[in-house]
Amino acid sequence: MHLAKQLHKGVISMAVVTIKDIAKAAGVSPSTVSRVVSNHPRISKETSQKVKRIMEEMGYHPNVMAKSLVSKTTQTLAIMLPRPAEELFKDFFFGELLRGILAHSTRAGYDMMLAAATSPQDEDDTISRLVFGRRVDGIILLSSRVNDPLIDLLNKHKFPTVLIGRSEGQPNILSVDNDNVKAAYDATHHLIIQGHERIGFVSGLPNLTVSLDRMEGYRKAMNEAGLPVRPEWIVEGEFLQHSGYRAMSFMMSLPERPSGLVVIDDVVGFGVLHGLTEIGYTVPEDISLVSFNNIALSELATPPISSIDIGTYQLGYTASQMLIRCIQEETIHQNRVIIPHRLIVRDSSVHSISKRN
Amino acid sequence: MHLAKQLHKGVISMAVVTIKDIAKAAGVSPSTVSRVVSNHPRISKETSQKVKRIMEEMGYHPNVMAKSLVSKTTQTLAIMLPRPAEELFKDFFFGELLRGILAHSTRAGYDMMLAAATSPQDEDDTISRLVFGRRVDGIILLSSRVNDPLIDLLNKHKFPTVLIGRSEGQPNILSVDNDNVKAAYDATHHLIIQGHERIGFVSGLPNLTVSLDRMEGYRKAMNEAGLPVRPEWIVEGEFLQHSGYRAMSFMMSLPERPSGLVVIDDVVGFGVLHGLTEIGYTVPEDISLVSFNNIALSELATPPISSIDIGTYQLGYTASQMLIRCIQEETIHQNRVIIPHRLIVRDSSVHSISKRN
DNA sequence: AGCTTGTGTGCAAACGTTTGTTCAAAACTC
DNA sequence: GAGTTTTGAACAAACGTTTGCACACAAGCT
Repeated sequence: MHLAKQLHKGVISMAVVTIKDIAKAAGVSPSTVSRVVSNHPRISKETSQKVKRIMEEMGYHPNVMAKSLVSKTTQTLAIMLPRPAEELFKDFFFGELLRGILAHSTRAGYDMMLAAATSPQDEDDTISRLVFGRRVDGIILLSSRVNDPLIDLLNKHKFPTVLIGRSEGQPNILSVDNDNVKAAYDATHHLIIQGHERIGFVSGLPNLTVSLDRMEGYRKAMNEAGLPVRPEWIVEGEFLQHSGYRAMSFMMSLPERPSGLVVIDDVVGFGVLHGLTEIGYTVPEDISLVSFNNIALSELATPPISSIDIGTYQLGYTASQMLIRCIQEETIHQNRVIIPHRLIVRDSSVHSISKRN
Repeated sequence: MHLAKQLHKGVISMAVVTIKDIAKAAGVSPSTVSRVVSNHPRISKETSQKVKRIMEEMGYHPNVMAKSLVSKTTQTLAIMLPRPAEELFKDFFFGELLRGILAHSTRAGYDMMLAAATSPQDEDDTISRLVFGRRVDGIILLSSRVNDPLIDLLNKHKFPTVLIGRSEGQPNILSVDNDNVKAAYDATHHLIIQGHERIGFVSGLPNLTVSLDRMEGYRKAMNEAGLPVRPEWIVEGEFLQHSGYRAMSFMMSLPERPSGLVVIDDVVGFGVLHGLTEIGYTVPEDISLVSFNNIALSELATPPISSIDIGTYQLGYTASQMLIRCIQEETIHQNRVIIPHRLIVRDSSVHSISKRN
């Protein structure tokens, strides 16, 4: 009996029972136990049942590390957060994305790591540890910076990677994204058909592809409508509420103010809206507003904010799907998947009575 | 030279260089290389430098799994999400908490796993895999359910665990929390000194300790002030906006309506506020509002919502600190750490002009 | 010069699995 | 009933590390 040994060790730490202990107790070899665990076809019914019973009795749990070491697979993915991650955490968008990612990865039997880096050096170290240290089987990249060295690196090593967003340099990398150009076009166009001619754009940081794409869509809509785009009507900032506030202050101080604003993110939109109200403007009568992401609170703003729903959950879910397919070497039909968006019109952009769609 | 071998393998998959390859190339034993990596004192300057140079040249990255297998430590923690995790992801609270946890754990050199379970069975499997499968060194529990079997289990096995919240059954487990009784007392008291006598409480699910604690604080403040607590003034729900909306609808339909509401969470508060406005009530004139968590958007509501700031980031940061101390077997001064809260008074609960503190 | 202490390195066992190979016995062939 | 196939299980090597022990050599004591 091994109970003595176990009990003794149990006093100090957890009694750890291995495949060998089970083998000895069952009177079989370790390999047989291993094959029982993995449901190998050439194990007899009786042996299997006996071993399983003993595993149950002794409380056996396979050691994941040992298994990974030989199988060279960890059943684990990592989400690499952009740097800095501050903004992300402060946005509903992230939670919803995470929800989508986890929903699928959990279902598929993968564990998820969350990797945050503070400095570029730190980022390299983290990647080295996770990827080259064989700790994860695949990576979801959340950073859609314009020239992200990480993307190049992972791509070069052919490491399973899915980018949420778009890469300038590596168009062939697996990615899931919205058609942000079209989305911004739609948002802008919506304001245009409401009769606005002076429309501003509150953007995010200029080194993010999402900022560039949405800017492009905004410009395109304006150009097509023959409306002027004033440089001072475009303000960059972060994905934070006070960026919105600041942008709003600036634009409202201009001699020629926009009467409509396209805002890169709902949280920023909240900042804009709050600022406008504070100064005494009325939305949508004085200034109309459309923003992106359609976070849950957008419809609870006063007035409710019109927003482009980008299918955030879907974005995450699909990213996980693509990554796991890639890892399991299933055929992937498209390198780049576009999640459809749709404009949710609310009071912040419509004067009339017929606003609820 | 090993280059041939490496290049050959490199065509198919990544060239993987181990400690043995380095050893051979440097003309030393694997143990020496290992000791160089871990900065063992008894390694000569020259050997160390030579080995390090070769590691650099050949692109060596230690295999984390192999290391974990022998060292019995993974430098990884897990956050166990409550089940279901839906609500959590939809609340700003979570992002901020995560931010705090990651800030510390990253600094301390630990990786973080995010574990979500869908069913109780699934939850057990996940715990088995992570804890007994030796995949993580410690766990942060986010579920503060009243009788959580998970807490018992982890506690019984003396597995390093920190609970964010409070456990009824296991008062001695490591935990970090707010004084939610006092917090709710403060929120309620604030409404009382504003002159309110009919005060309602919009609660969360009744199987969460946080709901119970805040309820208790609310009751205590009412009792002390000699004010009646009507059963119909207490409504339970989830941490979701529409729970707030529903609770509001119900209370406003009562013959004797409360004039002040204490709301368990800001997101729920948003729902309440939106509903009230929709029906035509004015906040704070008709109904005053105080809620909890002080998420970033609270101050951007119309009117801005008074909220109890519970130090969410601090909560996460401290949890990580305690857990890592526990793992590293440092002395822990207190099993239970209370993060101070403070009431942020905003327009939703103050009639007068002197509202900005 | 002999003895002790200190320094730098290698050997080999261990960590807990998986899996290719081997082999005996049982179950089929005709 | 001899030959062939199938079945069930054991052996042992491998995965990439760490680490206690041994040992050679250098340096420091009388």
